[in-house]
Amino acid sequence: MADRSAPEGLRTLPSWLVNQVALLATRLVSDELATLGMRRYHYSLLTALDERGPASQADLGRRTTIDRSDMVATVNELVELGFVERTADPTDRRRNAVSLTTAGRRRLRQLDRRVAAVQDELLAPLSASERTQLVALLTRVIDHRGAGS
Amino acid sequence: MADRSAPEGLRTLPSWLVNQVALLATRLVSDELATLGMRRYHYSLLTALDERGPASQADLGRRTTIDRSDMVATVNELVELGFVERTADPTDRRRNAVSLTTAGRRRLRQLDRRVAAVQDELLAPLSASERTQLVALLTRVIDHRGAGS
DNA sequence: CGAATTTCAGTGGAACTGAAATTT
DNA sequence: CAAATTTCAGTTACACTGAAATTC
Repeated sequence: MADRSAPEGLRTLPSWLVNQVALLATRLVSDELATLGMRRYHYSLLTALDERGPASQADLGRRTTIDRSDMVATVNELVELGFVERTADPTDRRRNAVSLTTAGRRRLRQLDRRVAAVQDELLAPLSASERTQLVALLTRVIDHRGAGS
Repeated sequence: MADRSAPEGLRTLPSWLVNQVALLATRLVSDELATLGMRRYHYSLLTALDERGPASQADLGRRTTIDRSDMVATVNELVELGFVERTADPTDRRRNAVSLTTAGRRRLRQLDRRVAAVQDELLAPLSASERTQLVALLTRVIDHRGAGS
């Protein structure tokens, strides 16, 4: 029975820790989404469209931190699945106007429920106020870069 | 001037948040290590060896969560760089005994300093006690899986 | 003109799988 | 025999770059 626990030098290193948690979170979410044949980029994109309405691919990329290049493929896939539409933007012919279909909105509701359940599983060891704390701390780390720095 | 901020549905989603922070952390650490021609797996492995002494590759994999397959390549690279040695384990001929060289120990000290500086940069927006809190919360999430469940 | 958008082609680190060969 | 270890050969999602074509 070999020692399975990580060395202190890693266990206490914030960048390593946050990566391990992210890895766990990604596994849980990806596995759940995979049961419906979807990936995380799909979920992010559907969420962005649902909340803020139709947008260009460049704009969606800024909102979701999905690269312009991956955005092309992601929209392609969601169009193929019938969850979004890609139409020409009449006011700016460089842009595509990407919008949710009814099926897309319905699928998103379904995903929301499942993803929420996964969050609960991920954060099972934490109390409600600890979860809030964790989210607040992570948010401050993210907001610092992007706004400031 | 397009909207750069992520939708609430993502901004408040723990799995998304922790992934964004991990992404930032990875960029900072990787960029720093890259200035010395090294990657995160190298640092993890050197740390594990320094703290707990020589070990087989399988054992090192368990300690660092590096896959057995990637471990082969990682050890190869560190041997090539002169930072670790791979010798046959006399007590079990299936195993390699991987150990730190003097140069490896010296390099690790150098990396430790730089990686510590990066943690400070990553957690700049948080106070000392908030950093401790964050580490504690993340640790509990990690420890839950692996020990329990 | 410069700047923005979309698209394509490709890279790279990380995480992972399956299977073979060896040894315990 | 089953189990563990090392190694090789591959895959996948994700993050990212460079460059072309188009349009503002």
